Amino acid sequence: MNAQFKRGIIELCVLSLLIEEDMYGYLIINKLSQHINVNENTIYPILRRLTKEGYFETYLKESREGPSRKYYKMTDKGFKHYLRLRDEWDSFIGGVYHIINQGGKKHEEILERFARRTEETESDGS
Amino acid sequence: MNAQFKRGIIELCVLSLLIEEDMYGYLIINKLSQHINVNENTIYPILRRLTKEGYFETYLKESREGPSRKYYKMTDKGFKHYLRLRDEWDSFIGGVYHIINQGGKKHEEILERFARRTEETESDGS
DNA sequence: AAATAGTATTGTGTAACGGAAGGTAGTGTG
DNA sequence: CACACTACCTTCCGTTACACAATACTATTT
Repeated sequence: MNAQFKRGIIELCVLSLLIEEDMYGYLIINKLSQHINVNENTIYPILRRLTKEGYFETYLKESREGPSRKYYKMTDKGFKHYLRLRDEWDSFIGGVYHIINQGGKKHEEILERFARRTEETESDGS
Repeated sequence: MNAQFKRGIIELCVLSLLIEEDMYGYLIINKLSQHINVNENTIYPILRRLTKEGYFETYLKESREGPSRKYYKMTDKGFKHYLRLRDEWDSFIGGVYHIINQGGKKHEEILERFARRTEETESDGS
């Protein structure tokens, strides 16, 4: 998996989860892992950074299944940050879709195009 | 604009364009710029890197409007690379969509959810 | 001759993902 | 009791790729 893809997007994913409800790191990691491949060493630093920037507040809560959990709670500032980031993401992704699907073409058509070009090149003997 | 979003994706965009036809750097930059915000200093290094990795071949061609253009032509190896990257991208993005749209919920519902939570917190006086 | 547009390159700073390692707090088992 | 195991959190460091900045060359226009 291309690690580069994840840059910046994981932050948006974390923010998305915390809109719904307060969560602790370990749970966030598990939730994300159901859909994308994430690493704890990626998530914890993001949580700390976003907390430091005032997007989350934290509190400890005991658990019956292990050590105390550090819960993250989204602040209003965090919510605004989410809205901004989400906006940027949607518009960026819109642009990307346009490019990689060449304005609505089906993926198969695009693939065919390469095959056809290759044939042309081979038959013109250059 | 969050520069991090672009990581890795610009490479996919460049590859996508070159499936269709050979292009020179300056044109690629212009094409991409119609949809996303890109910087020449980002594109040229990508082109050089992908060439070095055998995904593109290059040739010079004179132009009437300025200096000679360096055209990039996708190789079979480059095409395979595209297919692989595109696959990874599609599956990664699928996961991301699931997370940020919380399994199909409309964006508005998600936003409402935060508003409701905020009210609850305010009225329970903690 | 100077300005402008077209075209390409290189150097450096910076942010964030991931591998590796380490650490604490509980639970369970023999 | 000792040990293993899971739940949970942290720090360090390498690597990768985007962006700012600066440079440079060619051709056209003024």
